Amino acid sequence: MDATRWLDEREDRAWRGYRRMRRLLDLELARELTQDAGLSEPDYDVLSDLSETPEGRLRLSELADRMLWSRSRLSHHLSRMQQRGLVTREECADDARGSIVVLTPAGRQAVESAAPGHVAAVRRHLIDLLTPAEVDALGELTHRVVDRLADPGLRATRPQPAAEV
Amino acid sequence: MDATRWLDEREDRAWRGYRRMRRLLDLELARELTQDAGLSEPDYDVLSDLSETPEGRLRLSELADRMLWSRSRLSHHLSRMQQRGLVTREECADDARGSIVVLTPAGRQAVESAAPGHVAAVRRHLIDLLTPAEVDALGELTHRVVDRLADPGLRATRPQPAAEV
DNA sequence: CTACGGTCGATGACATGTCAACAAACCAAC
DNA sequence: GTTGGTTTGTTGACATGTCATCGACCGTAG
Repeated sequence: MDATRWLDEREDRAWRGYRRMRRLLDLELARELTQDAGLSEPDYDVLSDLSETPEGRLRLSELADRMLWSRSRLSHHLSRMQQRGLVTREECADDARGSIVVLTPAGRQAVESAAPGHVAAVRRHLIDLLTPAEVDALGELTHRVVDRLADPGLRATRPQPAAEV
Repeated sequence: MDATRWLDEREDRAWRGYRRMRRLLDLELARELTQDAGLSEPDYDVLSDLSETPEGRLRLSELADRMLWSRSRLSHHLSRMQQRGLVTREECADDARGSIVVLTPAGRQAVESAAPGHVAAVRRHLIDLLTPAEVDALGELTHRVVDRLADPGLRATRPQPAAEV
């Protein structure tokens, strides 16, 4: 019974624009990051999140949650980064299962020298192309969408197959 | 000389929000697509672009350009989709190097039955959460960014290592 | 204490994406 | 028409991401 509500012209423009921007921005930022700093975007994200903590150390699961990565993916990626000397793993004192990811001096060096260029690229290709009002709107709108997606309770009305108490 | 212009609070909010939305939206859309239609996002994109042409056929390179994929990636992906009977390859009449990607009946069937659910998901998780003004703003802003990135000429002032010519 | 269900992180098998190299075919200049 | 440089699509090697599974460990209920 449901005649699909397709996207009208404006909605379509927004959706296509979003996807295209997503792709192009990614390619360009990754390209510059590799060229200028020898890091991939995932590398940078790991290092960046780590460096935001005072000690440069985070529980693996905590880091995974922040990054919205699976523990498995993070574990694999850390192994590679460990090979390159960017991070180390230490045992967790209060939970013997746990593992703590630690930024090495080389790792900190790597983010710190990559960061200015990366921020500049983000500005050049995105932020500085927007009006202040657009920046605010983008912040507002993305957070609204994120809050919905992050909270399974709010995840809203999708035709349910069946009710369960 | 260049004290890095870090992102201020609002800019940071927008940038983080964007990346978080990007990730969560992707996960959720991919999840629903797989569950409801047995297709990955890349699968859907290929089929969708093909189905937008009258004949459901496109030159491989043309398709790759539209999708912003490398020919290599597309070629690999098509081989897998071909295995599953979603597309076929045909020889190109006017260019013997060329290869034409053709939507099979099963392929068309797959997109057509996946599309309504997918559009609904896009609405539920993004479009319908925005005001009409926000939809317009998003369309406007993304296209501005895309135009810059797509046109190497406009790609603007990055500190050049040296002048040529 | 110990038994049990859950969490943590690592791992291997596999799916997917990237990159460089290649053969074939095109095309423009001679 | 032949040469030389370019474009096209495929391929294999490799990097990365996903998924299921596992052993180790945690916490709690009995």
